[in-house]
Amino acid sequence: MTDKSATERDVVSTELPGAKKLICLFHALQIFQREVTPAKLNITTEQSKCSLQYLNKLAHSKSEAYYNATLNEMKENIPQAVVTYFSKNWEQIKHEWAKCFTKYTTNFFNFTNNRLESLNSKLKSVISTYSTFDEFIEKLFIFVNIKRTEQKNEYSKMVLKVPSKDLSTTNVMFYNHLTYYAYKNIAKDLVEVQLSTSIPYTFNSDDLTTIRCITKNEMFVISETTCQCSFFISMHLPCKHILYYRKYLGHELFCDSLFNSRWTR
DNA sequence: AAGCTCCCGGGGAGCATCAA
DNA sequence: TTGATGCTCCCCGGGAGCTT
Repeated sequence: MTDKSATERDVVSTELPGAKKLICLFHALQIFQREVTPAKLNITTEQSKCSLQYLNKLAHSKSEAYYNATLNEMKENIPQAVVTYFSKNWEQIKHEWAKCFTKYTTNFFNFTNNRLESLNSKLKSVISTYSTFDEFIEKLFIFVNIKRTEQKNEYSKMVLKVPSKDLSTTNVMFYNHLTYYAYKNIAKDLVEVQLSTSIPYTFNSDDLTTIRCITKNEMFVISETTCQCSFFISMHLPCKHILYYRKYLGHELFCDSLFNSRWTR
């Protein structure tokens, strides 16, 4: 994930040809604010505001259908200059910035590179702009050591924390195997699946490889350890579908191979 | 070579909020 | 009331790539 810098993106394409490129959502919205202005596109303030609202909606689209509907509506209601700018610079790469597309990538729920930006801003607060190379190296390593100490502290707190006595044996297995952050992401679904007396999904009766939600019109290809839904693709943590599927098959909910190694202790 | 476009980082102005 | 702080808006200079 990068800013919309052509140089940065070219480097990624050249050096990591198989990698899927993403554009930071925060920076995409920032560029819209900078470029879709009365001064730059010769439009009125009202037209600029209206265009920005549509672009914001596109960026946060939850589904492709919503994206397409918003796009059609937008093209009818905003000035031609904005349509031209958008078509030229953004429409062709919609899979890299609109949320309805980027949520189907392993981004660990990161839609912006603000974590990196935050690190950068902390670095800048420690290392002044016109430092000599020696000063830069000295302060950089002080900074790195402090960050490492902070991380060790966080990890210690996590390991020492004792799980609540209310947790089921299954929950405790997940809790002890995963980082606290990862556990929190699946805890709600885990409890729901264990307490549920029925299964809100139907399965393909031939090979049991597809799961269809009864209440929503959603269908995913599924296995005991993988799913096609955006949560699983994004996080590589067991989703509600996998948990219900394992329950349906009569398997233990917990299994070592359910998690990406980044989430394990 | 010059000009244009797109984007970036940086910084100033103006305004709102909040604590002393 | 005042000064500090944070936010938004806007502008500037510059890099990179493309066109004229």
